[in-house]
Amino acid sequence: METRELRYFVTVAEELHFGRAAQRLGITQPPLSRAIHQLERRLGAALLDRTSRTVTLTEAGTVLLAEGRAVLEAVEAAERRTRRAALPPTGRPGLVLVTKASASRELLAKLLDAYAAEPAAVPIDVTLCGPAEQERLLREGRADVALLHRPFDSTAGFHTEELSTEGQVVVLPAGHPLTVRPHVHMADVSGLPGLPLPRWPEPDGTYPPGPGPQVRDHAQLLQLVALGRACAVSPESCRTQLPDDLAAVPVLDAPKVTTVIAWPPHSRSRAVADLVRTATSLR
Amino acid sequence: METRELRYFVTVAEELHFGRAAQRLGITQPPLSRAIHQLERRLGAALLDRTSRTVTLTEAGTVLLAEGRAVLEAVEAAERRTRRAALPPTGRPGLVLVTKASASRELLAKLLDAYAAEPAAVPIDVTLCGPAEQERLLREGRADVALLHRPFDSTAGFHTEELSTEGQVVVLPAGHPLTVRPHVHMADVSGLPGLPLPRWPEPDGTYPPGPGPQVRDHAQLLQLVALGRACAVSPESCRTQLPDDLAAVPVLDAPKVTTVIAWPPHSRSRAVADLVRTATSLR
DNA sequence: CCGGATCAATACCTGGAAGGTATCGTTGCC
DNA sequence: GGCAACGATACCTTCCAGGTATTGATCCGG
Repeated sequence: METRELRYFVTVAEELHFGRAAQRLGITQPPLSRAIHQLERRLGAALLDRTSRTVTLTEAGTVLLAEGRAVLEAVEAAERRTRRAALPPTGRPGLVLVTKASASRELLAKLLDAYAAEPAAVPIDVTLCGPAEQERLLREGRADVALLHRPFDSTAGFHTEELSTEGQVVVLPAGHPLTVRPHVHMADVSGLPGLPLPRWPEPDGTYPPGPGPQVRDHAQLLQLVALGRACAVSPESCRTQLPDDLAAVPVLDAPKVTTVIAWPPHSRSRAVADLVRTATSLR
Repeated sequence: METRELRYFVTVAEELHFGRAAQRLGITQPPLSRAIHQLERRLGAALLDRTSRTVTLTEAGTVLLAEGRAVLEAVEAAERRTRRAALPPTGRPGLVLVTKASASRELLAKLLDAYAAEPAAVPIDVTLCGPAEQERLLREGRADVALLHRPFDSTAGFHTEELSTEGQVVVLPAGHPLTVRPHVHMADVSGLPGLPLPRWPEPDGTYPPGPGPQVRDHAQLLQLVALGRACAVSPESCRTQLPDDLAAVPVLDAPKVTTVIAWPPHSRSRAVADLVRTATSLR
């Protein structure tokens, strides 16, 4: 299977219309029909059910659509990573690390310091972004390593090493009645009047329905908490970054949060390997 | 990048010799040279350093070798999964599940029973194989789901859900002095005279150096323990399958073993999704 | 029920690229 | 210094990707 055939098939499968697919691909319809036929013949499998009016995916076509998208993504990532590896060493970031703005600064600082002391250390670019972004950057080959937080972030498809585990706290406006308690439970915070838990975007960018404000990043969230419009359940390491007008109380039965260092499989370069080793030896 | 170009490059990178690579590819050397040049031109990156005597990989070439292999594997898996999805439903296994022969029969039986009760259940083929095999089958698209054991098996690159966690026991010949103890520690069993811990093969099929017999599967291992040539540290669920001539003693400080259900990303079919849901609801 | 519109398939042609053969230029080595 | 090994280059041929024109089937409005 050539990537060209896969691109053709994925496009047709997405459009379910040969004419539009051909237009998107910048070719005409007849060669596209032929290419799909040839692909079906070679696979020995019907991928599309076509009448002269409608096109639908067969079971096999559904499988190939998912697989094909993954392959095409992998090809693009391969190109990008290869190109980046070829840039002249001067000016090229040795490694790109992505993490959330809300991640523990302490852990990150310790990691960067320890790695910088390595004999073969290369410069590290740190990119801060939201959770959905991280995964995408890593998958697309624009970043080399990420610090992710289980169970919130999906680590599917990556190699990971656990770095640390911590409990969670609920972040409240200073002076809130709950802040005098030494600790609380999820039941205490899930239905606070006037202080709903916020909604985070799904991987596809949409928000789940429900009450609670929509937030994109941690700064927005803290702002909302300070304004008394929401409360937040966050890893306890965020306490060191809280302004005076916010308070945090441990939530005993909140799921533990594990910070992991993640990197794409198959691309464990010397630098990534060194960084991962440094990270795990910090533990 | 076309998969043909990737196949060419990966072959040359493996052989580090255009002539041999061309032979392996079933073409002649000149088109191969040209194809690699064209790939380099399009990527804007030198992949190989060639003198008229030697060929070596550049940094970018090393990256593309790793990435390219992954892409080619993904393409092959995509073909296989598509072909399997196209087989006539009769006779085709709905799902192929791989697990180790040593895995808990209880858990597996419960899972299969519970899934069979689902309204949309499809027949399940169970394949038993060694740990290294499992990963390969799943990655190559010959299997749909696997029961893996962390931290022994690598779950990198797969989606997983945790099913159960258990401690480990040391398996000894019946009558061994340690068998009278209610529990032991790793230190007690790591240096038992005449009963070394066995060596398992690495993913590449080689064995790490050291004392202890080489084993490929659990049956071999139990045989060796029964013969008094080794002892084994195994998940405690194996106790239900022990013959009379073997005894097991809990090892308090052995790492906990987590059984996870794993499946390849991007191919979460209806049947796999159902099975995973069934598995997690058993918990 | 008919004619037009829509859309995939087919027929046929052309240019370019993939692959082959022959040869050259460089380099290591006896 | 001459030979052998090996990648690059030159040149040719074949085949296939892609284009244009057309057919054939289906839906729809009148």
